[in-house]
Amino acid sequence: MTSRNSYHHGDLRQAVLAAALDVIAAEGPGALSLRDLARRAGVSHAAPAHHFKDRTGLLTAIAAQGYDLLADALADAPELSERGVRYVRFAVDHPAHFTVMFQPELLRADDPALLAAKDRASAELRAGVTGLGSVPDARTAGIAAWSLAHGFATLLLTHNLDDPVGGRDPGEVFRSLTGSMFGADLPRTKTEQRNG
Amino acid sequence: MTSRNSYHHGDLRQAVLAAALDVIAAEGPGALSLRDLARRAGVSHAAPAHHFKDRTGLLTAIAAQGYDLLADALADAPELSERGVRYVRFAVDHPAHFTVMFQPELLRADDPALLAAKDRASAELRAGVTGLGSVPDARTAGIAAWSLAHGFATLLLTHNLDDPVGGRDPGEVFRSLTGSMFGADLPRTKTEQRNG
DNA sequence: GCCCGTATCTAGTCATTGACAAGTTGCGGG
DNA sequence: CCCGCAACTTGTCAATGACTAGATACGGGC
Repeated sequence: MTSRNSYHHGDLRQAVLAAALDVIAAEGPGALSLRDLARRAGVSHAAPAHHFKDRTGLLTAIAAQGYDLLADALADAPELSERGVRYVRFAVDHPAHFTVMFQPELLRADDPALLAAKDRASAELRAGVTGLGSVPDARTAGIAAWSLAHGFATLLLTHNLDDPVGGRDPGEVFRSLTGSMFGADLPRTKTEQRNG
Repeated sequence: MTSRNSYHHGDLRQAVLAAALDVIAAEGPGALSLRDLARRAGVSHAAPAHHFKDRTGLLTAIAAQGYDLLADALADAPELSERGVRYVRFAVDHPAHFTVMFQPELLRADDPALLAAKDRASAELRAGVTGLGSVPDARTAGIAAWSLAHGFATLLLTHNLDDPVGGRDPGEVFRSLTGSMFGADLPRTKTEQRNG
C-alpha cells in the first residue's frame, strides 16, 4: 500500500501525508522528520521534498487540507450550536490537522491553497453567526461562540479536560456546555439575547 | 548584562530563559536552538545544558514559570469575569509562556516544579468557579468559562482575531464578550443562571 | 590564609536532520 | 518511436542535540 517494488511509488504524496498525520497526532509537529517519513514510505530521503518542497511545505499542505475538512464538516449545519458541536468533533477527529492549523509560525502564510481553504472555512464560520438574526452585535457573538468552541477543543487536545469528559462523547459534552450558558437551545431569539 | 568577561557568566540561567522567551514569542518553540541561545549569552554551546539538561528541560522550566505567573495573576481576583480578563491579559503579556504551557508534547510531564506550579494555577482557576455559589453544575460552568477565556486567548495569539480587536485592549474586548453572553455583569446569581 | 568539593563553563565528538544539487528512471503525449 | 517532464535516487554540507571529559573558580571548613 505505502510502497511498491517499482521505481515510482505511485502514491507517495498521500503516503507521506498519512504518516505525517500519525506522527503529529502522537508526538506533535516538532517530532516531524522528512527523512523518517521517507523511511516509512520506503523511498529515498529526498523523495518527499519533491511533493512538498520542504518541512514547512508539508505542514502547510496539512493545514490547507485541515481547513477544507473543517469547511466540509461545518457545511449545512442548521443552528449555531450544532456548528460548535461539529467544530469540536472536527478537532477530536482530526487532532493533527487542528494542531497544525493553529500554529501559524509553522506555515507558509501566503500559500494559495492554504488561503483558499482558510477562506472557505471562514465563510462557514461566519454563516453560522448570521443565522442568529439581527443580534445586537453579531460580530461579538460570533467571536464568543468561536472562542468557546475553540477553547474547549484546544483544552481537550492538550489533555486538560481528560477527567471531566471521561469517556463521554466530547461533542455531547460541549452541547451541554452551551446549554448551561445560554439556556436550553440555540439560536436564541433577538429578544432573548437582549434580556439574557 | 547578558555576558561577562569572567569565566563564570554569573546569571546564565536567567539570560538563557529571557532569550528563549524572545525567540519563542517571535518564531515559536520550534525555532528554539540551545546553541543559538548559548551564542546570544556569549557562552560555549554546551553551557545551557548544565542548567536545563536538554531542550525539553528548558521548555519545561518555561512552562513551570508560566504556571506560576498565571497563578500570581489570578490570585485575589474578586469575580469570575475578572479572572477571565486576567487570564486573557496573561496570555497577551506572556505569549511565549502561554504557548509552551499548552503544548504537552514539548514538556516533561512528570517534572516536580512543573507539577507544583500547575497545581497552584489549577487551584486559582477552581477558586474562581466556586465563587459562583451553588450554580446548578459548577463544574460545567467552570469548564465553559475556562474554554471561553482560553479560546479567545489562543485565537488572539494565533492572529485569528487581529481585525476584530484592532488596537483595543484585549482584556476589555474579552470583558465585552462575556457581557454579551451573560448579560451586564458576572457572577450571576443562581436565579439568573436558571433563567438565562 | 589555605585547601578542597563542587557548581559552572569549555572543548571535542557523533549521529541525525533539513536543504540543496546533480543525476537516473519511466510515464505519457505528439 | 521519441522526447519532455514528473518522480525518485544519490551525494553532500552546515547546523543541531546530546554526550563525555576536562578546565576554572566560588565558597565553606579548618
